[in-house]
Amino acid sequence: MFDGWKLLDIKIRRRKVWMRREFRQNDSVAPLTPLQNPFENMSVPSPHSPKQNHLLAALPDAEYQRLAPHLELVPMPLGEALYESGGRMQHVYFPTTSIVSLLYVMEDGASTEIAVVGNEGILGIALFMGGETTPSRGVVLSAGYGYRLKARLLKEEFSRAGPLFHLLLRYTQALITQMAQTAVCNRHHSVEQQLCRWLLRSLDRLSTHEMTMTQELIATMLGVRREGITEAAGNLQRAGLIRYSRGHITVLDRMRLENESCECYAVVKKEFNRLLSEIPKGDPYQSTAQAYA
Amino acid sequence: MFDGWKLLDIKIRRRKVWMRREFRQNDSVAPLTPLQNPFENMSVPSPHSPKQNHLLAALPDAEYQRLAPHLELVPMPLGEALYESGGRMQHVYFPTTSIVSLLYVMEDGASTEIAVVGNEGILGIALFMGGETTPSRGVVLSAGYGYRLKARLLKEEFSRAGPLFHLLLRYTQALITQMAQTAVCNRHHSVEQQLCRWLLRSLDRLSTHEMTMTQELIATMLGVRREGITEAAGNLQRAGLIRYSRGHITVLDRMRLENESCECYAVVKKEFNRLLSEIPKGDPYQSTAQAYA
DNA sequence: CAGAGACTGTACGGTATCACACATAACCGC
DNA sequence: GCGGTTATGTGTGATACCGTACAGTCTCTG
Repeated sequence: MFDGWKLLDIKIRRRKVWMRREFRQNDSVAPLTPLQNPFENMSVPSPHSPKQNHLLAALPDAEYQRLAPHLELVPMPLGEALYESGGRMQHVYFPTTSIVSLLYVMEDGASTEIAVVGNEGILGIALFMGGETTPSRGVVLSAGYGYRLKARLLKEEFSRAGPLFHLLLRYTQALITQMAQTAVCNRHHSVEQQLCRWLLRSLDRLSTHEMTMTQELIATMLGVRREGITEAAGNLQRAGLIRYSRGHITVLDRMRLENESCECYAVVKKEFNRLLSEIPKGDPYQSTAQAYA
Repeated sequence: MFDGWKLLDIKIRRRKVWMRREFRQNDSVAPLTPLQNPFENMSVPSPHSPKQNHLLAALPDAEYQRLAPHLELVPMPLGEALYESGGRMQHVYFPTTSIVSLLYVMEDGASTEIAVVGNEGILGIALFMGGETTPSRGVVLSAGYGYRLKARLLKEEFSRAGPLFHLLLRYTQALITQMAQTAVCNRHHSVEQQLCRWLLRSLDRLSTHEMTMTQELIATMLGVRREGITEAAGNLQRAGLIRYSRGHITVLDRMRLENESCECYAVVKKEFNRLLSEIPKGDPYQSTAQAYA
């Protein structure tokens, strides 16, 4: 009955194994990712900083200093469930190099990703919205790191109605937009268009043109069959937009990918920019001005 | 190009005419709606009260008295757009006897309803979330009344971080759940299941078993073809769950309708109850405890 | 290097929904 | 009652996606 859960769990176990191998590879070969290495890299002296998260980076010094001592760096391995549907959360998470997916899982096991959180956001909205829990599931989609903060401390800071308060509310509104657009996209657009949107959305949160995702994982996220992704990805590869092999996807031509994608990507991006434009350190969406031409 | 908009506008014009006729009918014949008559009825001395809205009713006396003088009763005719995508809002609305639909309209005119607001909620979340506008459109789906409040006054009261503040945040979270479930439902469930869900959701906000909706309107809301609704509604009618004719839909067997519906309805209902249970005056979802058996 | 596991490609029939066209039927205004 | 408008029913072919099955291929493990 709960095939989807089981499927996801299996997939996650698989992927965990796979990632360990990847890790070793990266030790011997020069890393392909030019800007940041999401894995611990001893040759670089502690590349981690809470300011890699755009929300934290946007805080004025006073607030940042107040929170900084309590921010705890945590690795986020692929497939880890940061919270379960209905579960009580102990922390909120500020991803830096990881990507987290908000999943809804149905009774029959079918699942759909309704939003994605990367270094532009925060995980655990329900804590400060007052509901404490949500019926969704937060799963790490791309391994990396993040900072976590005890629920009590976040609520304390939130109730000061200061900069963090306003930032979080605006971020929540941006998240609402993302979810609404997902709903529309699910109704009206083809699998191929959605794949483009999904790739772009992930790309924006990665500061690299490569990612490690199997077609099966993507299919679970989009709520479609794996074969559908195979076909769509095959088309994109034949057209020279992407290259992929066994869990590695490289985006070759981002601009054409944006053209192939449905408008949903641009709409959400625009809204994120509008709502969170006061964030100083690095616009989460930097390289695609032409999408609004 | 903008077929959908045009279509909707046409539909709205049609419906407005239609409603005028309905109005006259109701004057001569005894109204069929047992609990409330959504149209102005002179034989009942002013049946309107802000407390018909559950959010307002849930406010402690002090807050309610502070807001009450500024609440302005407004009629909400079918099809009226309370706000447009990207437009700046001057007021927030607390529906009492009306139902408002949050619509996303795509570039090509295709549209989808992402959430519904009735007497349990508020329209204009973006105002207190800090974004001021949203890319969605708020359209009156079922004529009736509501109270509106100047944007400035709402923000003032919100910034007091009192009961209204907490109520609004929780309501927002409930709305998020509704939207997320819509996204999932769009992906995984049949038109017939979604029609059931949609009918139930509307029913909960109407305090009657009758509503006035054409199949074409429903189709626009669900983002499917009108013929799809015709077929699904035909099935439900043959099975004896509903009866409909030319814009009138009567639910005959609510329990079976809930059985035919997908789980999405129950999930959202449960979450609304959980998040807004402190609301005293009448649970918006009262008659369906068996859904959780 | 053999085997197993993991990932991807392909194919085929089934089904739901779409797009379009048009017929029927209820209702209203006159 | 008549004619136009509005709402609904039906039919036909196209298409996208699903469900299932299975083959191929890459990669790690032993």
